[in-house]
Formats: sequence, C-alpha cells, structure tokens
Amino acid sequence: MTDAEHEALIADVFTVACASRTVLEHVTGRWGVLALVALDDGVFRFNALRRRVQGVSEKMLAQTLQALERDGFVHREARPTIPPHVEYSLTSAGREVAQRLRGLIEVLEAGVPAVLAAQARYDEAKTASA
Amino acid sequence: MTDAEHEALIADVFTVACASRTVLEHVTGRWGVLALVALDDGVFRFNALRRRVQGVSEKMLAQTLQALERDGFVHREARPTIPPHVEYSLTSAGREVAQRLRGLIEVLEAGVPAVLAAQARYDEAKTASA
DNA sequence: GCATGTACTAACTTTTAGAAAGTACCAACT
DNA sequence: AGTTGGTACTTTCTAAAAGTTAGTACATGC
Repeated sequence: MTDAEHEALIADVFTVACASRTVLEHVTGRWGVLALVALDDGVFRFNALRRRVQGVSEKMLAQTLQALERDGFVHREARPTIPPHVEYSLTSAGREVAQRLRGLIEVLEAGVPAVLAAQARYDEAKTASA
Repeated sequence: MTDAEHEALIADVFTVACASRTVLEHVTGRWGVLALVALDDGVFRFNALRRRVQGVSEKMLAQTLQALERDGFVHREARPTIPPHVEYSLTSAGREVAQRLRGLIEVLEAGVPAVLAAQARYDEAKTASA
C-alpha cells in the first residue's frame, strides 16, 4: 500500500486528499444531489430524468450519472436495442444517501421564507452602510 | 409580487428558478458543506477556519461565508480592532442544516471502502470491455 | 422522406474556481 | 529603523469546470 492509498483510507473530509471528499463532491455536487433525490422516486430513463431535473444539460447528466455509477450509488441497466433503452435506479447505498439528502432538502425548502427574509435584512444593512 | 417572485416561493428544487435551489447550492457547494460542518464544532476565526477546512483558498472561504451569512446560516461578529478580529458561528438555522450534513458525511465516510471497491470493479469492467 | 425520439460523445465557448499578490494596519524582533 | 509576521479580506489573472451546440446511428410514426 502506498502512502497515498493509506491516506485515502483515513476518512476525514477536512483532509485535502481524502477519498471521502471526492465522494462528497459527487454526491453534493450541483446535479448529484438532484439526480440522487429524483432517482429515489423510482426508475428513470435518461431523458425522463433530464426532464425531471430541470436545467441539467445532457453532458452534465451523463457525467453525473457516470460518477455516481462508478461510486456504486446508481445502477445502470442498458438493453442493447435500437433505439437504446437505458434504465437508471439507486443501489442500496444510493438509497441511504438519497434519503439523507431528501431530509436535507425538506429542511431547506421549509426554511426558504426565512432565508429570503435573512437575505433582505442583509442586503438592506449593506446598502445602508454603503 | 412578480411572476418570478411567486415562482421562487413554490419550494421545489427540481424547478429551475426556485430559491431553494440557490440555497441548496450554497449549502451543498464544495466549501459550503465543509464550512458549515466545521462551524458546528464551535466558534472560529477566519484563518482558524481556513486551517480546518484544508485546501480552501482565502477568496472562496470569504465568498462562501458571505453567502451563508446572507442566507442566515452563519453569524459574523467583527470587533473593529486592529488587527481585525472576526468570529464566525452558526445560527440556529445553520445548526439544523449542519447536523444533517454531518449525518450525511458520517454515512459517506463509513461507505468509503465500499465506494473504493465499487470504483475498482467499474474501472476493471471498463478496461476489460475496451 | 422528413421530423422525432433514443442515449450519448466531441468540439467549442462561457462561467466559475483557484493561485498569487495587494491592502491597511499593528506588534515584535533585529 | 526596517524586516517579518499576523489580521481579514479584495483584486487580478489564469486554469479548470460547466454549459451550448452539433453530430452519431439507427427506428418509428406521419
């Protein structure tokens, strides 16, 4: 085992070269969160998922799904038909993570009015002092 | 109320222009997560936080903290002394979010060995087929 | 036969993140 | 007296990431 490999096993997100940080970035990345939470609702095909996660480009969705599949959170099942038919779903690890993300999002969505109010206060204080 | 403002109040992260998505990006952004979880351990000064969150640049930490302060998750207390003395801490809203993030990170850190194994399997399957 | 849908990939452009240096001031050391 | 170091940032510039657009290789419906 090399030093780098050994370092990677000490799971501490605050450490620069830790593997957990890479995983965290895949999971909490802009599209990672949305893809995982969307897939928590069931099995989706590529374009159905793209319609669900509004605003994601084809490139980014493909990239995000590939990273999550490689990390073992997403299962990709392709039928070699023409036109291609690919189904994406969550693995058990993916479901565990997705449920935590869903909880986070619920808290955040409930807090949106408070955030909007906080932003208004902050901006007003800024413009008043400037 | 404009249409855009009304849209922003319908809290649904899957919608493009939703305010909750902006908040989600601040909270789950690369440095947002780490800053919030670090601050969940107590009060930190700017450079202490920077040492804690390894790899963050001064610019990004300042930017991240400003966004989180504006959203009402972080409290900034500055004493107008020279040299400047600024203390960052979490608000109650920030603590709620930070605790959920901490839970997520614990799951992710525990899953690191499984992720590494999944990545190895994925890469092997790829190189075998290529 | 031409548009549409499938699941992508590749090239190109724009946006964002990161690295490095600057700011303004003081305290201690040389 | 001048250099070094520390505070909390901001500014500038470059490198990396994200987004946009077009292309692939078919098949089905109009």
